[in-house]
Amino acid sequence: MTSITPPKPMSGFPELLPAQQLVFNRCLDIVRRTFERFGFAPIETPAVERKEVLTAKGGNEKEIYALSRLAAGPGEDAETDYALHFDLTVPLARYVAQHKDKLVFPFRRYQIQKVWRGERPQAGRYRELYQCDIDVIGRGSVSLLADAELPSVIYHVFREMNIGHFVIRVNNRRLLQGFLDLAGVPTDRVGDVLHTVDAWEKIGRAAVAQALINKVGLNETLTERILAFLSSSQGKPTDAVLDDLRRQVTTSQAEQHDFGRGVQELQTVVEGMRSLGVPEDYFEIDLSIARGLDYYTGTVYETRLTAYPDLGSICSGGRYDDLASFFTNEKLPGVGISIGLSRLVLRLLDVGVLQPGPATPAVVLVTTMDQAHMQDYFKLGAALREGNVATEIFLERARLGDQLKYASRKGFRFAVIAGEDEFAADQVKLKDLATATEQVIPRAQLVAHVLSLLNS
RNA sequence: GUGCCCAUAGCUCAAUGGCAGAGCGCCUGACUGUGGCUCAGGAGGUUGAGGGUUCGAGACCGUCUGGGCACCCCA
Repeated sequence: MTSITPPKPMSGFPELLPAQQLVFNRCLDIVRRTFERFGFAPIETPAVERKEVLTAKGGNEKEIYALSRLAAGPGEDAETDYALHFDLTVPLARYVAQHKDKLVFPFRRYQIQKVWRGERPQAGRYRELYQCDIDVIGRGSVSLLADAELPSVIYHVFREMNIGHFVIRVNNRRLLQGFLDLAGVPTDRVGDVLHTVDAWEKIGRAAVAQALINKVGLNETLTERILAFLSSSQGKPTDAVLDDLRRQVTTSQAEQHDFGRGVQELQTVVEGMRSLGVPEDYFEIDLSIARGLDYYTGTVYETRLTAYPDLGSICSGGRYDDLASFFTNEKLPGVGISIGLSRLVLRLLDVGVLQPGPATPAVVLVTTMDQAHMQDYFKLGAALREGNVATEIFLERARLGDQLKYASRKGFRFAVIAGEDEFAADQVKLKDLATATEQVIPRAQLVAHVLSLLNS
């Protein structure tokens, strides 16, 4: 007697039924096609890296799954040096540092892979998830125009995915740092301020003020000035925000200061996004976007679905001065952005914005009601597949009624029906399962007929 | 890792401390050349696990495991 192990779901490790998986894969296809349309080249790195690589850039060790064998022989160690990657940026840094003499720069790569995070799951938080990254990496420098191009890629991805209205929010960390410096925040406090401010959306203005005064140690006047500045972009048209910023630059005579440079950068990015076709109502400047990660140095992005703000940022990224300082002395600046596809698609399936369709990629089921004609059914199926029509041939012995039931449950669009009578007349029946209408067509014209129906 | 809540059929949930149930889903038949609808029947449970209290526990108590939410962090 073998005892069975009851299957049970593993929290944080999502899996889908075929109908949902087909939707998910379609989204993956859109991402991949769009990335390639913008000239990004694919790479794939191993699911694991050496532990020292993953922890190099301050990866949170508590959230990293390590690899070990279940058992070790005498004198062996079950532990390995490897751990699962928790994002794609660290592997990219290692990859670029390792292959920099064979890569052509600026290096434009995309990478769509699963990553693993050893955290306690909650709504929209997974332990195994897909990330879709694009980055442009330079040797020494990368044009600021790349900062404008990335959000335009994202815009096209989400538009084609048909997930409703979204807003790509743009800001610039150099601008923020410059402002804080001019406002009198001590240099060693700037990071703390940005980190605190990043929680704005979550904890609200009052709580941010509280934290700035009590935890960071700023006085009330300064805190008020900072909060007023950060919220000054709220609800304002992009050009009005830029006008305001420019005015502050000239009055503070800060052209050469980080603040002035940041404003200039932000303006260049906004102009680039417009020229690349991102409509005005799909992006905005939000001065309160700071991003928690400290390696961002310039442009930063976050993206939200208008109808589902609680989903959080579904796509974010920014510019960094030096991607791979831990792995090479060569300076490799870049800009990158990442889509959290699992969070996005799974949630949209849940709320019905994305609707599961058929549970099969095939559109035609060739039914097989007469076993004596099995070879004919195979030939019909083969012809359809030859015509690039995804086709399944029913292989089991079953009543026609059961075969049609199978077809409608799986969501085929058409069923081919043929028996003694049809074959004798060199014909087949094509049944549209949604409308329950049947057409008798000459056997030789089946493929052309199906194709014309699919294209109409 | 910390705190709060939860655990009954595949799913959603009932059952004063006293016979474990419903809806949906699934399977079979009505139906050997026509699916969805309908009707009839059926399968499916060690009530998460193992202890304790009790004449008696799905329910009460503590332990473990798993899950949800919040913190942390982030997609």
